[in-house]
Amino acid sequence: MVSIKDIASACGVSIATVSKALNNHKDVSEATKAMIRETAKKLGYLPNSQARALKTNRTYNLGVLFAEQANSGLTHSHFAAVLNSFKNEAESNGYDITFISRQIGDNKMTFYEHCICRNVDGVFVACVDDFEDSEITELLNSSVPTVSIDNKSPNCPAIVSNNEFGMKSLVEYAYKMGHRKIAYIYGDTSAVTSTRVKSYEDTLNSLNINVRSDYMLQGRYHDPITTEKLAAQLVKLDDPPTCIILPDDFSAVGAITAFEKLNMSVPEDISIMGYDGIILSQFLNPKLTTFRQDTERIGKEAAKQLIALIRKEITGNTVPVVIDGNLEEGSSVKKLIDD
Amino acid sequence: MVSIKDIASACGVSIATVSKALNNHKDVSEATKAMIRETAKKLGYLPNSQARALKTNRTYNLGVLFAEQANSGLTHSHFAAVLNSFKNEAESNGYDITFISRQIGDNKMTFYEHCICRNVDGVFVACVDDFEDSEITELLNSSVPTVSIDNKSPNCPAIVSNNEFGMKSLVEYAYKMGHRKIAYIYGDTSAVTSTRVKSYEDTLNSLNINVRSDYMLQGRYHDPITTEKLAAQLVKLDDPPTCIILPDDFSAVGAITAFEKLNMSVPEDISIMGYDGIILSQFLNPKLTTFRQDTERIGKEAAKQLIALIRKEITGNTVPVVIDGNLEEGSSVKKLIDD
DNA sequence: ATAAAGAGGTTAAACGTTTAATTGATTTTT
DNA sequence: AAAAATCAATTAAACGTTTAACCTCTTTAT
Repeated sequence: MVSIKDIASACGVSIATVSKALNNHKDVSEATKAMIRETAKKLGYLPNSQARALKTNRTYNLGVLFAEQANSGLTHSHFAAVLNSFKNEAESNGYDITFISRQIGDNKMTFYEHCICRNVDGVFVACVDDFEDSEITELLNSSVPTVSIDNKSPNCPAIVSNNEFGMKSLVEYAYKMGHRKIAYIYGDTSAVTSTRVKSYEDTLNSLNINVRSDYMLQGRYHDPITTEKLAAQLVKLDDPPTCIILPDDFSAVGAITAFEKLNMSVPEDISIMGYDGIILSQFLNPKLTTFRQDTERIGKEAAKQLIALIRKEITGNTVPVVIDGNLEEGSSVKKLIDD
Repeated sequence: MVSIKDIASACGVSIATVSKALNNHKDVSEATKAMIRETAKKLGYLPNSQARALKTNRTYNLGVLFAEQANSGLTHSHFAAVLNSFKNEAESNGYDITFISRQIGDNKMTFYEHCICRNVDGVFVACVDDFEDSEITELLNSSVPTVSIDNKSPNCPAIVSNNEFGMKSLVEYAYKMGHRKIAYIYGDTSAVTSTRVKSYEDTLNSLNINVRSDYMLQGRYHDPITTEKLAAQLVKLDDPPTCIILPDDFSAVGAITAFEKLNMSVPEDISIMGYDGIILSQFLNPKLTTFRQDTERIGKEAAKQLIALIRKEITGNTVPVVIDGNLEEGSSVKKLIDD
């Protein structure tokens, strides 16, 4: 490969001059700059990002962390959409994206160590099962600039989808449609889940509906199988709910399966609602009523915050950026009253 | 950050010894190795991948190219699944994955230049609109180890989904169900498309059915809107087809929309088939009959081939690795005859 | 006329590694 | 006992950049 050295000898100047010319420093004459740039182009020069990074400690590379058991993060519609938006914003700012794993070559390491090794300028914690995991906290508490979504941690800007509003919207919609027995199968233990659960309870209270513990079941995100079991369990109660809120849209598939097996139809016999607003939700039968998260803005905002943090335009102690979403009305909720 | 130098002084040896010890060379005594490894751990040493790459010309980093107009590659279920599988295989071999863009910092560049700049060990051309694009050919013809899917190029191993078999399976299935008027809305011009078109024609011929040009319309992949128009056009023919093969599953959504607007129902009034076998296809109403591509194997095989190419265990002039798929029977094709 | 400032360079060190060449001590071979 | 081989370490150069410090020559200010 042609290096700065080749340009220097071709032009009869020192390598320092070449470097400065290519980086457009002021202490090189315009004439020299022009000549250097021209021969650089002619020789097909391309800067070596490793060498540059070694000196400058800037890689223009952002780490992305998808840490979930199943190793299938990219196939989750919701996270894929967030990542796609993040990627677009990052790239148009000159940053590349590298996935953070637990290994480089033959060296096994933690996520944090991986970031240090690769010298990423910052990292986007995009999708993790468990924010309490020691490898995740090691990273979040480190000096590596980090943003996460749906989790606030000291010194890390956070992008949070408005889960309080989302759940409120769903519950109120069900109420408006005449439902009073509204159950909720919630997902894995996490900040998101507690926010949604709290909002579910608060909203019910504000509507003067008793919160019933038999209507609240812990399930799992993105897991139709688990959801199927729990949904079946709910409708078999002596006093079953008329509407069930599911952990997410993909899990809703499980609920539908459960009801099919029980010969119940949605929304005639039972109403359901999802969460996320992934593409799939619009094509379920019936079309799923769900709360659509604005993945486009979540990803974009995450990139913006991370880049600002790297540039030290902001500190990590900002208040979380809240991204609203909207209720997507389908036909999976039956109208029980006339107005 | 703690470097090899710090370990050297802590241990009272030269940096060369440290380097050799950590890389497990034979000319360092076991005792010294043990001591060095221990203090390395104690000091929290982490190798600097840039510095190492600068010397060794190995980055353990693979580029991934998603080059499509819409910049939405990650949200295509099919490609997301392939990438996810590629990523898992690559990572378990110690390779990181970085997306190839057209920019690093403020420097704009071509995809090829990006690869050189970043010094990726190889690149996976995962999703491109147009293999004839000059930036793509520049990359494919370069010395950068490259594998692509669904496109054979000299010196690059290729992973190809068995499109011939896939289309044959679909057409023969329709035939078996009694259809004789089988139309095909095919996707953007590409090797994949021509293979499928040829197989469509060959299979019809082998079944003694005339290939009709009015039953063959060029559409676009992953584009329900375009498909919607073309599907409507087909059923309005004087002698309309009874079954339509669509470019892919996602586009099938467009066809369904078109027929709804025309008050036609699938499969009663018109039969349809998709291609890909994405998750969505199973939840369309009715469940879509489609040819499922084995994304898991495609991605994994791509990673294996690329790594083998990098290690020079194979050359780029191998015959394409063909990955079979299977017909996924739904209920979107009406049975026209009794057997 | 002389000092100060500025313009346009060069030199050399540094970033953190790897590795070829070398050295000195110990062991083996003959 | 000398020569050869082996072992375990060191020295120094190199990878391709950036950048602080320095130098020389003009230009400007006094």
